[in-house]
Amino acid sequence: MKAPAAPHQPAFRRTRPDARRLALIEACARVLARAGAAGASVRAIAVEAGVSPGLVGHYFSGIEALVAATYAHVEGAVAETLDHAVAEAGPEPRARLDAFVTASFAPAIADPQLLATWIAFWSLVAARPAIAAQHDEQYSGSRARLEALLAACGVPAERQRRDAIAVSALVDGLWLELCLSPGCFSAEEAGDIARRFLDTLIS
Amino acid sequence: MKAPAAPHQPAFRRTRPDARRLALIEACARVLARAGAAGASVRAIAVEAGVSPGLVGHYFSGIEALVAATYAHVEGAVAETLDHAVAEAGPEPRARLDAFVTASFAPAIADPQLLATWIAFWSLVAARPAIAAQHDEQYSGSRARLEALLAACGVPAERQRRDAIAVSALVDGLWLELCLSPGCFSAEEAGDIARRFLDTLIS
DNA sequence: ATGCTTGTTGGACGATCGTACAACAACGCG
DNA sequence: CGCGTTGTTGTACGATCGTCCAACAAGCAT
Repeated sequence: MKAPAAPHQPAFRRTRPDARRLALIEACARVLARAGAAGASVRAIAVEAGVSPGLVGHYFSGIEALVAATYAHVEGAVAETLDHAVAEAGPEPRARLDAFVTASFAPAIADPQLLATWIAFWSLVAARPAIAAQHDEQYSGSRARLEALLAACGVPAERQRRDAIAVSALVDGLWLELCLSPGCFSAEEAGDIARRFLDTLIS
Repeated sequence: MKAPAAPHQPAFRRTRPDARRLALIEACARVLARAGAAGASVRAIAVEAGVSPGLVGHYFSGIEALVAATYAHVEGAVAETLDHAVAEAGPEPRARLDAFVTASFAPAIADPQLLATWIAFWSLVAARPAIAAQHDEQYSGSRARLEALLAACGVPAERQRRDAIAVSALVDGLWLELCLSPGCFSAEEAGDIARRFLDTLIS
């Protein structure tokens, strides 16, 4: 008794290359969040994405390139979230700056699972010059946005660079500690600390 | 023709357990500095320490326990270096605080190779509750030292906790970025930023 | 000197890793 | 409808991983 003339359900579907690439990146981010850098293997990511292990090598030269692409994607999503928070804050420059730091500690950003992507990426910076260059590029982009927010608040040009480095470092340090031990201090405290620091820069 | 009665050079030497344990920890730190978290395997560490691979399992329950012990040891050495710098600064409270942040960016501390130990440890925090607890303990110890330095500068008691969190975050953020991309800004700039922040806290 | 304790060795073991590759099939095009 | 392109599969491969353990030997006690 053969199966009736089923419409030959395809064993897999072809996808537009950029969509498949994005699916692999998102699967990588989920695996990193769940299992950490040590658990982010080609096979685990392929299972998460629902594809065969061999497909990873078809889109990325190796697991490191996939991690780098995942970092770039997640960092872009974070930047977009922050930009959105800034835009919602209205036109007042100081309110926009406050919105930036406040959003930096919101649950969606200060997320221990998100930190796993950063750690996996950082672990490659020292050994891979190309990844170090990518980090420099993304860091300078993030700092440039911060400089613009500071400039709008009247920070003189000759201090913008240094103040942006300072704010970035303070926010990143608070963010890191908030991810590593969420019970030590609250997101509200972190926001208060950062906003008070902005007071001293702008005053 | 047998070999002459050589004094039977021992194939290995027994060592006091704590000394051997320390040797393994220091070997782990060197491997982490050279090869990163991904290259810190039991075998690589054993070769670095000049012992057999099996000995690692004899002193540590696993590679994660060795990494945790290595972090504790390196963190202790860093704290000792900073304490030494503070002690050399003399009795003046503000000078001691300045010495603390300045030493935090000295080449021996803001070292990309040192960051590898931190990253390897951080990558375990999310998944291992015991390691998260160790991180909380070492962080609160570091913050307590900072609170004492701030208190000596006249920071009122009700602000000591928050200001210590702030200084710690700023210094850590600068330190992290200094390690990740040493060419972006200098240790002197980082020290200037941190000391200027202290001005606003103490004033 | 002799025996005992135990630090130490070195390899075996199964699991898992990243990568490569030949075969297959889904889909666009003629 | 048939053909060619190529996204996709599944597996094989060698390397390396962490762990385990029986045997060995260094050093201490007697």
